[in-house]
Amino acid sequence: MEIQGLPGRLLADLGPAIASGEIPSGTVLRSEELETRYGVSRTVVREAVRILESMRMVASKRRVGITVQPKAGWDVFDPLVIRWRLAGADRSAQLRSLGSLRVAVEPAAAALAARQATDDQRRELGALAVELTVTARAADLKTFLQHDIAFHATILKASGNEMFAHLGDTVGAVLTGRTEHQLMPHQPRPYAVRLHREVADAICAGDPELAERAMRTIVVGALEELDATLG
Amino acid sequence: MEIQGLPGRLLADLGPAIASGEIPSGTVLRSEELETRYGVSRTVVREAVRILESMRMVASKRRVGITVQPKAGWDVFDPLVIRWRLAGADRSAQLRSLGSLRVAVEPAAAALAARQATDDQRRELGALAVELTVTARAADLKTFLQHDIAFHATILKASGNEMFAHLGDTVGAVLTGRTEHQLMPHQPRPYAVRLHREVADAICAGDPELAERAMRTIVVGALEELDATLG
DNA sequence: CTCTTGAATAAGTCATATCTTTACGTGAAG
DNA sequence: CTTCACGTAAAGATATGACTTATTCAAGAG
Repeated sequence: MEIQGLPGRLLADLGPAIASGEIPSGTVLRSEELETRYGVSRTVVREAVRILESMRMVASKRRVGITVQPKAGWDVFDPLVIRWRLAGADRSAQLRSLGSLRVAVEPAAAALAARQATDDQRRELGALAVELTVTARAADLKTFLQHDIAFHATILKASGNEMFAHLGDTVGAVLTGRTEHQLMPHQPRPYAVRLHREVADAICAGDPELAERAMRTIVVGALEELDATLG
Repeated sequence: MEIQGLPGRLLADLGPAIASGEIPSGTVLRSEELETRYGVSRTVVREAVRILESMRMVASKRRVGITVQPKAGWDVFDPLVIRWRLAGADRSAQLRSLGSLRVAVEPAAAALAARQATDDQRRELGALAVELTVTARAADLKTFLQHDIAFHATILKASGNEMFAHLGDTVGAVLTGRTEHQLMPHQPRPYAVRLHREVADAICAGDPELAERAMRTIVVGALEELDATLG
């Protein structure tokens, strides 16, 4: 999953620093500076910078240096960028953006899933809904989170749309972040759990409208709760 | 916009070849082979490969080589990947995915825009809607396309969500591709044009529900037309 | 047949040299 | 004093050879 080797270590340091605004837009770095700072060779610095450049987080120009670009230009869909932003000072803005994205995408995915999920996927969703109910009652937040992530990821995958499917990890990161940062009640709300059941049932029964409506209620609720918590 | 220099040339060759399946998943390339094939140095090959690796299109392992990864793992939201897929054999699958994504995102964006677009953005949308009406009547497809792209991009930007905003270019690429490949009627359908007007009016008037509904009609129509054309 | 070991291999890293582009200062012309 | 052309130096871009490290694969020991 991670980029490896020495360039990976550079990235793991520079990426979050830029994403969090610690290194502000407009800052100019020089390759040589990075070489000495991290004690690595040109090769390594260049490869790391190239990757940041491909994410549009920096721009490298001759006779100028490596300039940190304004956030507006970043590849905000890049999984690494999302993770870095979630980890740092920009977390709440990122959570809001992702919240809206979920509101847009997940209901559509649920509707598609109700139409064309495989039998295995429907079974899986049913089982996950049961697990959610049980672990919610037991207030087992950790297991609940894992099944919640699997639930949403399965629906996104079952939508048959590769782009939706790829948002599974991102949604997982959102849910994880929400639990880790105490943005969740100590015990999942029974109403939310019931909605998950409803989505699963609708998808199993092949009812797109119902699946979409129930899923929309879930993600709108999550977004509202987020807005309430973050002010 | 483009990645430049020699690594850029390598990417411009390898990326589309992989994206189109011309170099199938599982193929193993070796750095040295690429060096000689393209007549460039290790440095250049490594940087290009690193970027492909960061898109998860290839994986580089010692003693093995550079392995082309299965499509399921690619960063399908990366603008380069999208462009490469649109350019090659995978075009229709990519158009379908993007079509569903538009159906999910654009209505939501329109609703948000109706709530929080700036006055300038509302004015801009009004002006663009007028331009669309005029150029559609004149069957000036080229100008129509430009304004259509601007129209959708403006709404996505006006939504206030950075992730939505970034889909502007992608939607532009879809619209361009559709026009270039004769997936459009010779003269834009009056009904579709009227819907654009309606969206603009709703956003100007601050009516989220209406804006969302009209926009949904537009993108659902576009998706249905696409499905009809592609079979 | 299994496990260990070692050699071959290909990527990863480093150090250095050279090339290329371009911002910026200098000075001449107007 | 202003403007413009030009030279220069700074910093990235590319090339290359030497060396390191991880991994596969196969040969040989048990």
